[in-house]
Amino acid sequence: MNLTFIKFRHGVGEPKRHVTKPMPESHFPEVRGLHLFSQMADEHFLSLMRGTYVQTFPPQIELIQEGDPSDFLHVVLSGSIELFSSWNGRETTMAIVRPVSTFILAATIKDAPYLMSARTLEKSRIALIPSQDVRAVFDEDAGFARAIVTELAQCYRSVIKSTKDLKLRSSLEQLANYLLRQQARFGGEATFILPIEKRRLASQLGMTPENLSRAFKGLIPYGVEVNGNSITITDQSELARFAKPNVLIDDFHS
Amino acid sequence: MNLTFIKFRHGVGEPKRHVTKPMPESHFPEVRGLHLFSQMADEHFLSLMRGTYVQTFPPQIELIQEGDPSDFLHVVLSGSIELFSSWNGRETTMAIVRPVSTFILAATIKDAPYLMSARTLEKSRIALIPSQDVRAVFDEDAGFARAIVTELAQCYRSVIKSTKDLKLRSSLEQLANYLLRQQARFGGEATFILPIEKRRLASQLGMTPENLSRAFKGLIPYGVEVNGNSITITDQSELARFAKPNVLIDDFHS
DNA sequence: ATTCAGACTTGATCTAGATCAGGAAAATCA
DNA sequence: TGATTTTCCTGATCTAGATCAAGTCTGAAT
Repeated sequence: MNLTFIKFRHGVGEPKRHVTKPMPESHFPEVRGLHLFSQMADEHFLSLMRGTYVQTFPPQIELIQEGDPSDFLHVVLSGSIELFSSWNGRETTMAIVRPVSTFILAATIKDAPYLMSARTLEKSRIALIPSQDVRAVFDEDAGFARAIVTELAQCYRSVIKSTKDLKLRSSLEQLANYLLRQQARFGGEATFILPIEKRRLASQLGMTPENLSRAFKGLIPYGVEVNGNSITITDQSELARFAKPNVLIDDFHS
Repeated sequence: MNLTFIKFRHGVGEPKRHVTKPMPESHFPEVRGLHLFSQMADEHFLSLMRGTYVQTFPPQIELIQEGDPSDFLHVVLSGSIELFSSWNGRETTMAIVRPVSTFILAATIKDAPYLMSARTLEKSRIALIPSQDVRAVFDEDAGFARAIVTELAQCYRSVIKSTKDLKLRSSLEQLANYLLRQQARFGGEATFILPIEKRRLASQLGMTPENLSRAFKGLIPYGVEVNGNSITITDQSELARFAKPNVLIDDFHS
């Protein structure tokens, strides 16, 4: 496993809270459309939104530090967020969160400290819903409760899948499957753009940037062409034959 | 990562279902005492129990195969269960489940296929609650809903912790922390018994049995004595100084 | 444009941990 | 009780991937 030492930290120094603005009604439909909020009663939704704030953050801002109390449920409205963890001077990327979805739901539910830190990767708009409101409405609204539990089960299954990926596959196999997943996500076109920097992808796959670079070269025989952050898969079936994708690991929707 | 090929399989061949017996009322208090069932209305509990079966299984029986539809929520009443996953001829231990707790809750909730297989490690008594009953009662009983979501959040956080363990620590560090956790679990005595076979521990920690053996030797300088499955920690503080245990990884209760 | 910092690559090494090959000890079974 | 199986240990290799040390390239700032 890659035990990279942290060589630099981004956007740190000032843990000063950005001034947040109450959520404007214009954003309501966007949040309401989230699976998590679509099945609840209007009055409960509005009561949740009353306490909710929305803020746009610049890139590389640390929104959450692991160990902090979980005061807010976060919803990514735009941009992208990296969840990461540190121990003993090492750091690893745990996941990348994209719109529109929540993060650190489990900590909110349990009223327990965050297990992961979060930073913006790009300019991102985040809705912050007070955790205690979430817990209160959970007890009142069965539709919301159902949605929460489904979302949480989904999150759980995603982590299990990535653990399987990590423990059962070599880094070359992990990368191959990652590329197939991304390709599917972008409509199955032969060419697509990597949605994150390679060094973060490396951390996510549990390897060093150097080795990711070599892994890309290792996939050339299977029809993978790399040009900066543009990937072309010239021989889908050949790559799939090598990668052996599996619904119980790679299907991130069930 | 350890990509062990499966050399043999236990208790397989016959996927014949063991005949299950309806749950006797004498077991009700035991299940009722579970955090998951303690807060629900009596009538809902009884209605759940009506459809519940209890069965004692011999060791090395495969209860669940990954990919199967999730028909039952399982509760371990006694014994112990190994959750494991396979891909491309490799196998890895994902977790060990001990009484009294549930497993594959997420699959039950989502009505999705199991992501992990399960086998008994020893003679084990299991309660099987029909998944659709669980989902039905969830919608009726707020106390049960609350308990489910808490349990699920707990499971999620446990997997996150073990992922951090896996990605951020060397195998020696993982083993050291594992030993400290076990010691705490058994009341903090200097000497305790490993609750599972070493080869399974190896798989859980993502390494080969050979390397686990060497890892134990590597911990001798930090005051770890091994005698079969009996472990003695002669210098707790020295071991802890090396292991650097962390509440955000090693505290399995929050 | 020029400079500069950070991202990425490439090659040369190093190392943690896997694999292979025995053998000892323990558990299971006849 | 001895025979057989399985776990566990130990040493000798091997290898995937980390680390180290230059590079090049890119994109933003002056």
